[in-house]
Amino acid sequence: MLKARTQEVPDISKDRCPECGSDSLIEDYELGEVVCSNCGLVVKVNALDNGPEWRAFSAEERDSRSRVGVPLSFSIHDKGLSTVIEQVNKDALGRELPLHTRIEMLRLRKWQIRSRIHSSMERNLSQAMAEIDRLSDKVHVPASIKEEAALVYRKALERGLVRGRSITAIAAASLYAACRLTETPRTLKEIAGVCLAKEKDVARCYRLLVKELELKMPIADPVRCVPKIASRLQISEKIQQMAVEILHECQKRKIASGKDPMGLASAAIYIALCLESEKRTQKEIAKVAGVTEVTIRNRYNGLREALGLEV
DNA sequence: TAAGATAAGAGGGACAT
DNA sequence: ATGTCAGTCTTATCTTA
Repeated sequence: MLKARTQEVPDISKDRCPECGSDSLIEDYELGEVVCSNCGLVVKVNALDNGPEWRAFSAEERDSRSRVGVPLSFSIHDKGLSTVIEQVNKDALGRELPLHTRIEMLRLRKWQIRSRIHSSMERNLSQAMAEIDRLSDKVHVPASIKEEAALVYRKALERGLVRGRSITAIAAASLYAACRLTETPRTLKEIAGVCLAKEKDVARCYRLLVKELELKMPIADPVRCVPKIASRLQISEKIQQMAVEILHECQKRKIASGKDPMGLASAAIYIALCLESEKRTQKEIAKVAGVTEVTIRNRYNGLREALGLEV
């Protein structure tokens, strides 16, 4: 009946990245992950829950009756062909039904309608959860964030925000929201890039979620983007540290607001590289950071001016 | 070839009507 | 609700060193 989807647990016994084979695995200080510094793959997550998917979303539902619903068989056994209990108070021969039977029928009818609503929500959810699963896998986020995304999606569904919008787009938006909530550096572009919905739509849905669910997002911190870019370019710890300092300085001077954190981080890294005479092109950085060279240049000039650097 | 400059266009937030 | 405005980012093209 319940076929538990088992999560793929990468083999890390050899302490090598299963994706690129690199042995440069590093522990992420805050997220409790082991990340490959070469390709950025999250190799290991200290998650409590590696069990079947349907368990992963139970926390929020602990005290809700709806969690006792049967996930799949419920929506499969009846493909819209089920008997409908009509509101006719006569039996098959046209005789009046006794009162207690009528009340009984009313009750059954009520529950039939309820179960139908329930099952359509379940159908929607199981599709969405599968999508969130898939996306999480593609962008390498830990199970804890996947759960967070599932939670956001559930809220959205309960608030009727999914109606009229694509499940994929809302699922992707939920995942992005979960990343933002947990300050996990994943760009909207990355997430939209692995789903079928257009980036624009995902962005729209994301804003909708933030607004309607009153999510309180921590402000995106460019500092968190530094290791991400740096690891893709194999940039030394020292340069990263310099870039972080540059960013702290620019945050102090309030020139960071409203700017794309990836752009800021890229520019800071570029400046740090220049200061150390380690030549990397703007193009290279732009490519791995997912921004354009022009943006890097603009931030670069802004930072240079604000910090009074002559590079 | 890398970097800088410039222009046009998209999309969204703030604010007024 | 709709329109306008300033600001950001992107794409594209040309110039400079």
